[in-house]
Amino acid sequence: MPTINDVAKAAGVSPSTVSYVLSGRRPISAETRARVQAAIAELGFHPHAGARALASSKTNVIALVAPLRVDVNVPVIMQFATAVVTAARSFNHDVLLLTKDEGTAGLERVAHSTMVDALILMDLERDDLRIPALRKLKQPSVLIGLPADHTGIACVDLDFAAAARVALTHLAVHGHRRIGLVGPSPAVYRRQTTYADRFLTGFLETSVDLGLQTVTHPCEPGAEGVRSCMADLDAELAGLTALVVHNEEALRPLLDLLHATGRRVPEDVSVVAVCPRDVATAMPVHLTSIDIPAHDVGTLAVETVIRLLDGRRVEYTRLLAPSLVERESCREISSSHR
Amino acid sequence: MPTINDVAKAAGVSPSTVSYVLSGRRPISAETRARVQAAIAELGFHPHAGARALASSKTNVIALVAPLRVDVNVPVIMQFATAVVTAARSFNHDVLLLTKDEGTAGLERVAHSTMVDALILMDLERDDLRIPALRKLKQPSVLIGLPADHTGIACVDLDFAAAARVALTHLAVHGHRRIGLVGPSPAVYRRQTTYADRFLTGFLETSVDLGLQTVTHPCEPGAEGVRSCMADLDAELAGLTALVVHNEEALRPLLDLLHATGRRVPEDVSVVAVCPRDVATAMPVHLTSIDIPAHDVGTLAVETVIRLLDGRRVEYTRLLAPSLVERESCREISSSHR
DNA sequence: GCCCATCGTCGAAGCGCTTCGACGAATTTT
DNA sequence: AAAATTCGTCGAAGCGCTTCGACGATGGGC
Repeated sequence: MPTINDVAKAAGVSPSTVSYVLSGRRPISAETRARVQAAIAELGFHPHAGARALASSKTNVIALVAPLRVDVNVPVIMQFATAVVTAARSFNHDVLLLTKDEGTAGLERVAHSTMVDALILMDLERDDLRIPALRKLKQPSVLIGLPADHTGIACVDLDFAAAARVALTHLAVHGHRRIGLVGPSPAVYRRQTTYADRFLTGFLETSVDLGLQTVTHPCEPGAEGVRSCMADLDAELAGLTALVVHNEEALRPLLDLLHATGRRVPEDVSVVAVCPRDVATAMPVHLTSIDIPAHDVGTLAVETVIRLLDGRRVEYTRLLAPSLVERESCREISSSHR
Repeated sequence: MPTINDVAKAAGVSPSTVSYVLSGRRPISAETRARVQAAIAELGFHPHAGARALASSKTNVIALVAPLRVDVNVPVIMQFATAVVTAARSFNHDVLLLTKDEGTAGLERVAHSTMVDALILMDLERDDLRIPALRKLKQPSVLIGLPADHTGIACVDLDFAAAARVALTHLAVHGHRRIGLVGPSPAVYRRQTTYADRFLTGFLETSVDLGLQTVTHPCEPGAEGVRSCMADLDAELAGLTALVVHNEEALRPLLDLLHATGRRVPEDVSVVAVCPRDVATAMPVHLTSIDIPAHDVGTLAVETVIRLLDGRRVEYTRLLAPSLVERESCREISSSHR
C-alpha cells in the first residue's frame, strides 16, 4: 500500500501538499494539483483510515443501532437501514452496524473508542435508558423515533398522531361514523415504543373532534390474535363500518378473517392501513394506506447527522407529514347507513 | 478522553506496560496488572480505535456487503445480518455495512483504506465481477453463496442441491410420483444467483435417480405469477400430487390459489417449501419445510473469517446439510393413486 | 558460586496522516 | 517605491497506540 509519502515523492512535493490537495483546505496551484492527482491515480493511493482518524479526529463513520430481533417489522427496519447507508455514502460516510441488544454499553464502546463520529438509533422506547448515555457522549446522535425526554437530541420520525388524524378523517369524509382501531401488538405497547402511543393519542383526539364512535384494541400477531381483537372490537361497538389497522403483521390474517366471516372489503367494511406501500399493494384487496416513509426518514436522519457534524443548526424534532394513498379498500357509505 | 499515557501515569507504569496489560502479549505481574486495570476503570479509558489500527494494522472491523434492494428476500437477509453482527461481536469485532450496489469500488475503497480486516459478501452471482477484485485485496473474504470460480476464497452456504434431494426424497417416500417445482422468479435465474441453479440441478438429478416424473418452472411474484406458473406445471404434467416450492414470496399466493381452485393441502396436493422456519409456520397450513439456516450460515461465515485472520486453516467450501421438518402439508399417497 | 535463561518493565521508534507556523514569491495597497 | 497582503509550498510536530530491543532482577542448573 502506498502512503502519502510515496505520493509526495512521485509528485515531487511534500506530504503536506498532498494532504492539502486531498482536503482542499489550502490553495494549491493547478499544475501541482494535477501532478499530485496523477501520482495518486498511478500508485492507487488510498489514505489510511486509521491514520486519518488519529490525526484529524474524524472517522467518517456513523453508527447505526438497529433492533436485530426478528420479531419487529423486518421490512421497515431494512428500509431504514438501506436509506441510512445510501445517504451516508452520498456524504462520504460509512455505517457501522450495531445491534440494539448491546444496549448502552455498545454505544459507549464505539463512541469512547472513537470509532464513529455520530450515532443514529432506531426503535426507541418511551423512557429509553440509552438517552442519558447518549447525552454524555461527545458524538452527536439522531433518533428515529420520539422518546419522552429527548431534550438536546435530534429526533426524526413519521408524525404518527397526524397519521391517525388523516386516516380517521378520510373515513369520516366517506361517511363512516363507527370505526375500530386494530392496534399494534401488546408487546409493542409494553415496550413503550412511542409510535404506538402517538398514533393512539391522535386517533382518540380526532375521534372526539369529529364526533366519531370509535373503539381501539391492541392485536396479537397471528390468526388467533386477529380473531380475538375483532371479537373485542365488535363486542364493544356494534355496527363497525370501518377499520384502521396500525399493525403490519395483522393485516393479512385480518383480511383472511373478514373474508372468512363474509365481511367484504370494502363493501361491508372499509380499511385504512398504516404500512409500507408495497405491503398495502401485496394484499388481495389493494389497501388504502398511509405509507411509512422509511426511506425519507432514514435519509433525513443522515442529513441531520451531517448538519450536526458540520456545526450547523438543526431542528430538534422533525415529524414528517403522513400521506394517504387511496386504493381499493374504502368506500363511501350511503347516508342510510350512517 | 484519557489516553494510554494518562493511564500509565495514574498507575505509575510506562505506557507500554499498559499496552501489554491490555493485549496480554507479555507477562505482567499480578500487582501491576491490578493497578493498571484499576486506573483504566477509574479513568474510563477506551483505546482509540484509529491509533490502534494505525499502530497494529488491525481494525477489528469486518465489512458486510448486503444486497439492500428491497426486492430480495428481506427477512433472510436480515437474519444473515443479525447473525453476522452478533457473531462478530462475540469475537470482539464490529461490522461495517456496505451495500452491494457500490460494487467492486466499494470493496476496494474499504479494503485499501484499511477500514476493515476482512469482508463477508452475500447474494453472489455465478460469475460475480467482485470475485477477481476480492482476490487482489490484502484482506481475506468469505462468501455466503457459491459462485462458479471461487478458488482461494472461502464459501459458506446451505447445500441447496442436497435440499432439493431431501425434499424430493421425502415426497417420494410418501408415495408421490408426479411432482412439480415452483422455482424462484425468473429475475433470480437471470441474475444467476447460484442457489437457484444448485437447487434445480439437485432436483433434476434426484428425480432421475428416483424415477420420478417432474416438471419445473420459475414463478413470477404475485398472484398472477403463481397462477401462470401453476397453469404451466399442470399443462406439462397432468396429475401432480405434490409441489416443491423454492420461492418464499410465492408461497402465500400459491396456497391462496390452491384453496381457490379447490385443491386441498395436503389432501389433494402435498407441499414442501424451502424457506425460513417462521415463514413456514405463518401459513394457514403449517408447511413441511426445509429451513434456510441463515443464522448458522452467518455465524459460520464469521467463524471462518476469524480463523482466516488468525492464520488458521479453513475449508474453502462449507455447505450446510439441509434439514427437513415435517409439519402438516404432506401426506402419504395411497397406492391406488400412484 | 557462576552462567544463562526467564520474567517484568521501560524507553523509543514508528504507524500514516493532518495541521500549524513559516517563508519566499507574486501581487496589491498606499 | 516601500509596505502590506495573499498565494503556494514546505517542514515539523503530534495524534494515541503497538512493538521491539534492552536491561535489571530472579531463579535454576551445574
